[in-house]
Amino acid sequence: MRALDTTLRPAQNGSMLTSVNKARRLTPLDAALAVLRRDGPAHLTMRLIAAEAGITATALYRHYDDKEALLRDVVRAVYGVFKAYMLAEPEGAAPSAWLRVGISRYRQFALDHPKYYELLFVTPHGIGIDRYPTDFLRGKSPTFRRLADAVSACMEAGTLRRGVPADVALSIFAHMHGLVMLHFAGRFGGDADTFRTFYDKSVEHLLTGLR
Amino acid sequence: MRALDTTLRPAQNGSMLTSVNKARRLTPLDAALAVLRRDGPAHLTMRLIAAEAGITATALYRHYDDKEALLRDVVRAVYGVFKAYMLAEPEGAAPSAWLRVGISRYRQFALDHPKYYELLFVTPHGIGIDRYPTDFLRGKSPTFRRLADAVSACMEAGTLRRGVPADVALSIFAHMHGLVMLHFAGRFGGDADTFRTFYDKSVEHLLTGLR
DNA sequence: GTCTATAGGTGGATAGAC
DNA sequence: GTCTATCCACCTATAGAC
Repeated sequence: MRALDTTLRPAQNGSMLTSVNKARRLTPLDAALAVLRRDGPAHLTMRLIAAEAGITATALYRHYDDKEALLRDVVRAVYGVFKAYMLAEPEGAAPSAWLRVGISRYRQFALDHPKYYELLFVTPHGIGIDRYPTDFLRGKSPTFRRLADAVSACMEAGTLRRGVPADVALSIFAHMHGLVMLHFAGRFGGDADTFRTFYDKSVEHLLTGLR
Repeated sequence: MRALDTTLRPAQNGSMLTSVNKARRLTPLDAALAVLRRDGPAHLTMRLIAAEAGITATALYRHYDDKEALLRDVVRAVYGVFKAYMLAEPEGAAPSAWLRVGISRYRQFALDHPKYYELLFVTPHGIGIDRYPTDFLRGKSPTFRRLADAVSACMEAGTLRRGVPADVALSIFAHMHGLVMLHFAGRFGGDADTFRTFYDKSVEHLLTGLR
């Protein structure tokens, strides 16, 4: 089926968003992503998605067996965006610097795509088959592994005290997630700059304790 | 150290649970709390609450103008339980030890009352008038103030580096919250002991960085 | 593939009898 | 205060025409 978010990627097998200005209809997946970005996970209904795609809700069932199938695709696409943030190679940075790159990219993903973040890490979308965020938390996802690898590299380089990389990565993840939740709750007045500053300082405190 | 909700508190203005065995009906508030504990915030519906109270949904409207009014009472009661955890005086501990007491009590509240925690800190119950958790996060609630005071005392005592107490308290709160979310997401296999151990160790790392 | 019509579920709320 | 009956809104999903 259709993988990664079509909005951030070069054209591939007929995505409607990359075609010319003909005001063509969005695919159900692209429509769902648009609804998600605008209204959040709670409003991800067949009716709204269909309206966004310019068709009726029933027509969606020609493309997907049921809502869960569509949601599975949505989660897959959103996770693809998250991966693009977390797995991109840092430009020539030393391995031990990857950790900080990962930490700030995590923050940036939350700022750039708050509703995507909500879907992945807040909303309990009981999608059985999808592996996010469960496997991310269990340390089996490539994104979490990358974070743990960065922690490991820091331990090798001596910039982090030796310990269990996965545990330390989990500690860092909990801290980042908690900070993002605070931001979403409006603690920083919804101001991205204030959040950014506090986030960086707060994480720095944790890293100091891990040194 | 189990503390109070209306089910454990001494009788007050007619709570039904504290009366004798007559199998009397629960008040709407007690019924709502029971539903919340058993089914979680998402299932807090007028119908379910009414059923729990042994009446029909329409009868609830003799007690409350609408659902929001009832929810307001529920949030108030739940916050009361949270306060009982966070504000209880530690038994003769030095002021600088209050911080650790507060930190472990926060963890204990999450473990003892997961659905209450969800209602207070996860669910976006758009209750306009209630002051939780918004004001808690803004540093205007007595519970947050207690945490910030403990941080302040630690700075005085030299066990924490000097800084803005509210900011440091917020940092600690973010970390605690992130860890609780991890636990709720099943990261520790739902095992309370594993969670407790990881929580304490993780917070300790942060505190080390704040020293 | 898309439509209209419709079924069946779950919510929150009101009217009027008792 | 509590009931029955009912309305309205919104949701997922199906049947059958085009």
